[in-house]
Amino acid sequence: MTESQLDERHRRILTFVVERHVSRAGPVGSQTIRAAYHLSISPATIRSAMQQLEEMGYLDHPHTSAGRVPTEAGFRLYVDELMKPEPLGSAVRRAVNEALTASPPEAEEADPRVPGMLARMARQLAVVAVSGARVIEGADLVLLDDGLLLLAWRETGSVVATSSWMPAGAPGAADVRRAEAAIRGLLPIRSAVEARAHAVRARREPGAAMAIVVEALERAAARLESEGRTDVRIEGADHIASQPEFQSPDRLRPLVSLLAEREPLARALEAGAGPGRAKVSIGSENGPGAMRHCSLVAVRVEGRGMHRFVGVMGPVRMPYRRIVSLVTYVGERLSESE
Amino acid sequence: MTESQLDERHRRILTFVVERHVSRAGPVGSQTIRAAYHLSISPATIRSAMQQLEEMGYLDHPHTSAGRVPTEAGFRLYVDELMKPEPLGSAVRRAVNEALTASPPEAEEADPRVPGMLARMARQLAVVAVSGARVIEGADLVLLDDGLLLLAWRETGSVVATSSWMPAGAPGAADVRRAEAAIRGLLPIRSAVEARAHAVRARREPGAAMAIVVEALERAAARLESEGRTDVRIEGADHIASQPEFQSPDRLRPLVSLLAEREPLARALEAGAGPGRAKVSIGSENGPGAMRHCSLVAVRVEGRGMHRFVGVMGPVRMPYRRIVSLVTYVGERLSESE
DNA sequence: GTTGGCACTTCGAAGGGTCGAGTGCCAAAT
DNA sequence: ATTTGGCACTCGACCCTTCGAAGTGCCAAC
Repeated sequence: MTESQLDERHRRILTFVVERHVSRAGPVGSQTIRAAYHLSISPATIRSAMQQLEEMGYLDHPHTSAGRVPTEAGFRLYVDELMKPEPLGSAVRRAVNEALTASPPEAEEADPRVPGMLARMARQLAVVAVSGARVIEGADLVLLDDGLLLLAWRETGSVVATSSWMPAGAPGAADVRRAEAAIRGLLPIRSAVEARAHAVRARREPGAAMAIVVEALERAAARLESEGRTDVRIEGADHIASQPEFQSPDRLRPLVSLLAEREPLARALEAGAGPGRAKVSIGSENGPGAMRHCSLVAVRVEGRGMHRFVGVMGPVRMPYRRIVSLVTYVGERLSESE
Repeated sequence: MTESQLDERHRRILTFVVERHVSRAGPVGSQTIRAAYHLSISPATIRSAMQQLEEMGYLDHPHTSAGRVPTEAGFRLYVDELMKPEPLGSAVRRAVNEALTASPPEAEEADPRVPGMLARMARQLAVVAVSGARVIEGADLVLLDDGLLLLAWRETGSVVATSSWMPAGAPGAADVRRAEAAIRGLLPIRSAVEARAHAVRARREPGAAMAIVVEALERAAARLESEGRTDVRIEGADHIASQPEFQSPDRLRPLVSLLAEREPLARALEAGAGPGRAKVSIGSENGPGAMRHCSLVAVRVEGRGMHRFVGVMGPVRMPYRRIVSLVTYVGERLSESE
């Protein structure tokens, strides 16, 4: 093949192979494609076109004489250029909106209304995560009525995180007020490193108030730097586990670890999501791990001072058209209902 | 078999079958047992003893002419009466203690130090969860410096939970103080139902303070009744997924859902754990779901006003001796380090 | 109650034959 | 120069058979 540009026939064939492969699983042969064209060209012609698509890296075949299967590059081309966005039916929109009328979540909690609904509508695994913007902009220290000290800090926007502990040596209300003032003097705190630096400096100064400041800064730092803090909810795992590509134990096993640990999935979700239209990450684009055989359709929802992530995970052979529209719509509704 | 009491030979044979089956997976035959006895009795005798154990329900065999396999009842008897506790080596104890020197977790957060260490030591899946005691005993309302209202409440012991929101109509400090006093007047609140009942009554009364009280009670109720709130951490899922009993997709698939959802596992953990020595729940004792083919060795750690749960999950064919000692020890250290 | 002996059962791996789907390629047609 | 029909070929899936290994069940003898 000399010209790298695809002509119309190639595009149509690739589109058909992808969509047929998605809906039926398994390779697609020239006969099947011919039927789709309604007798306009012959199987031999199609075969030669497919050979060219294979040379270009968009198709593959498992062995001589199975049909063709899209490669990751083929899916990528399909997603980027070939597929048309699918208009959502009013029934789907209604179902999404209804699910979102339930009471919204606490700040910094993954939205519990979304994953179940999304998993059901997408017939895929759905995942939702939040992560705060991680700049401390406000802080309050409260002495609770039994001597426990509660630190509440506000991150960008109005995400509130808290930590409480029993301070050594029963400090008085004046100490707490002094400590609070001292902490506020350090704001904003932009990173765990910064918080720890402040803590080291505060440690050198004497007094009950300063002891509180040190403890507060260290707790804030620990929370800021812990990656494992993002709240993640997963639902519909049965959908992905019952896909044909995950029938072999060797494929299914990594999935068990992936979903049990959550962190890798959450990270892929955060990496693969952008604001606005849902973004697609196909197979090995998700990295070398267990997600190599999965695709992710994800969106980031901004608002309330935090990043909220909504995604759908499935096999690489995923109905991207439908899922992209669906996830995009859910993202829109979520940021509107803000 | 007329007498239901097991004689010494039966006990020794059952013990051996269990332990051999655990270490090698797969049925145990009379030849193998004879080797373990060092030629003292003949295979034929062993066979007849095993036939009796089978009649009693402790052994099973997959088909004529495979060896014997313990039934759940067989494992139960082994765990309750046959196995001797395994003394832990000093290396193991040192490893456990070292892992626990890292900084302890926040209140109401599953201990992040434990699951990784336990999974590695047990060579099984490890799970850790917390759940507060769920009686509200104290409450504080704080107006943060940007108008956000923070509700901090204390459950039994000193678990602190918080919720924050932007109150309608910018209430003043006096309103907040009145609301706080009103809420404190209702304490202790023992359930979500109780909180909601208070909210309904408060709604009838006018005033900015009462609006705050209503919102606070409803938020507390929502948190009290949500079962999904328990923090759960799972590690070492690869261990259980690579066990021979989970090689078939039909066995592995339910495991994917179980670990992705977490709730069923958390509930089984809470149900199967007691204080002190680790308790064992074998197979279908865990209920009818996906955990039917798993065993759980779990302990509950009391202290800091919450229940902490530590457990190990594996196939029914699990080295109970070692795992029970290990989990018990981890539980002890965890409650001592309190 | 215990033992040796022996026929029997069952599983699982290995081998081999057939079938269907689909390709690759060539020479002829447009 | 592209398209087409024709045809040999390839590969996996399925089914059947065979064969050996492991281990039992039972009986008669000790």
